[in-house]
Amino acid sequence: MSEEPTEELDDRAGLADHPLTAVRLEKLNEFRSRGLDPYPHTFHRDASAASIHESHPGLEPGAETGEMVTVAGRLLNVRSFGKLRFGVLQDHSGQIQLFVSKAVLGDAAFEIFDLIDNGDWVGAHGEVITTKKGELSIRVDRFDLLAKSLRPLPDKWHGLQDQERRYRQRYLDLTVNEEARATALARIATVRSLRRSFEERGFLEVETPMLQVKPGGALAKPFVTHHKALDLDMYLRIAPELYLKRLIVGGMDKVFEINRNFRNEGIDTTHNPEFTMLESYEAFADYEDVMAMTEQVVAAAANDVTGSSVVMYQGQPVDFTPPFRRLSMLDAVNEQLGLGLAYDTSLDELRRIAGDLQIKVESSWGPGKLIAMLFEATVEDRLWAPTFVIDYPVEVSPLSKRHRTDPDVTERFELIVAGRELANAFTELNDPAEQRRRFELQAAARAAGDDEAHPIDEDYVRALEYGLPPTGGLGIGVDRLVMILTDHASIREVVLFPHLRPE
RNA sequence: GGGUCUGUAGCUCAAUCCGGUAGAGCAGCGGACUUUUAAUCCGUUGGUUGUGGGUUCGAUUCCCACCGGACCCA
Repeated sequence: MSEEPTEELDDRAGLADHPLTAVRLEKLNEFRSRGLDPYPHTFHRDASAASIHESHPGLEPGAETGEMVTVAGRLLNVRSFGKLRFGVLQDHSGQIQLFVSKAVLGDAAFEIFDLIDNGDWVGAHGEVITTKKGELSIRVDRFDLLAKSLRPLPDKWHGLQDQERRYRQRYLDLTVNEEARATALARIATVRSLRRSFEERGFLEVETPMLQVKPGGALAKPFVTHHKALDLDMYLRIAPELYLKRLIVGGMDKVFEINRNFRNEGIDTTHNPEFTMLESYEAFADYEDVMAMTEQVVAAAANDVTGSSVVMYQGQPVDFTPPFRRLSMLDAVNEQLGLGLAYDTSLDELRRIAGDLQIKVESSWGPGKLIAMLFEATVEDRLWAPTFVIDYPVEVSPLSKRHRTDPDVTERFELIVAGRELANAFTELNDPAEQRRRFELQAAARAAGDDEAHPIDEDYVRALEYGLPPTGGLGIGVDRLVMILTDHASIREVVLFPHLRPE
């Protein structure tokens, strides 16, 4: 790519037509007319706002440290006093005041400084001092415009309030809203904590296909795309599960992956079409082992991100201190409804109870699906403290191993926190014959119109035929964990670029 | 898919209930000022009230449709 210097701005955006942007364009042109480059290629700094604050604590007013620093960031909130200027330089680490004096800079440079607007990117060099009022500052003796902001930033005091713009133009949100920066950093800290927990336990981080021919590993509608050279419909993955278990077949004892899943479903406060999942698989472990690990990993994340294992969420405490409560799905439903249901309760009875609860029952549902729906409708959103709901019906768990003593259920748990599913895990089904039967049941449901039913994956069954050792698997919804750790009710607050309708 | 709310200056918000051609603060622009911290003071510019229709002498306001957004329900 070659790029000619743009002497005349190509103003298709109409910047010259609005007074607030026109004046910035004029200053840009004034810069150029003085032979200065408003968009230089590079700038070398040797300090950050935070590093300067850290290395100069508690200085007296009027102090001169003799230390020279070079910093770079956005210039905000310039205050003008005759032959003095104060401004705030904001970089990734925080803010440091710039003290700009005509006496230090000289007339010519001081005049050029006034061509810089709030929001411009600036590099500055000078001595670390404190002002008469004691504010740690850089007494600027040299500065460079690093990039012009041709558009004015949102209000310096109120920030950017409009939610739609906060999501569509996250760069503005991050620039002016401290809260947005804190949330972004908390998300990064969460992922770092999770990654460290798994690495400490000897798990290997792997990458598996995002483009899949069989969208398996979960019950959900996929996004469809097309591979031209192969003339083949492909799907963005709804889960990495089946590939990760293939790696266990291949002898990689402990693996995990943190990355995006895609589900072609509605968008609301807890669902983004692409979301981040952590999945892990451990050979020779069962769901009890996974439960014990899960509560440790989640509690560690809470501590790493918030400094406490008790987190305030939407005004109520959530205590992540292990061990978490364990509760079977059937007991949970019976406890809530005051009934004595079982997996051999008649379909008529279960349908009647579900109907009474305004659940739209489908004729294909067996007792397991009905009880799972009763659970979702009556119990799930009431579980606030971290709770392992265990022993899910076989019918809704096509990839889970049957319970060792109760043939109606599988060795599966979901971790429910604040009424939402935070994790899903099971002792993996590793009997290829049973896996094939489960897939065939799913295929029947699919043929009956259930487009979220699991497709048959022949190669996955073939892999099981080579032998999947006993394995415990886990999926953690990273976005939802971040929501709880940052006290946000909407997933859009914890995803940097959430999906909205295009402008 | 259904319901409720919402869109006004670059930003944050008034005026809308009860129709009479939109105000403020900040930002911007001009001026004063060598120690500010949302600086202060004086002056000043800035609006197709989301879009399109309808009712009306007159619509930001009432009605309809559409385009976005928020929340609740399914």
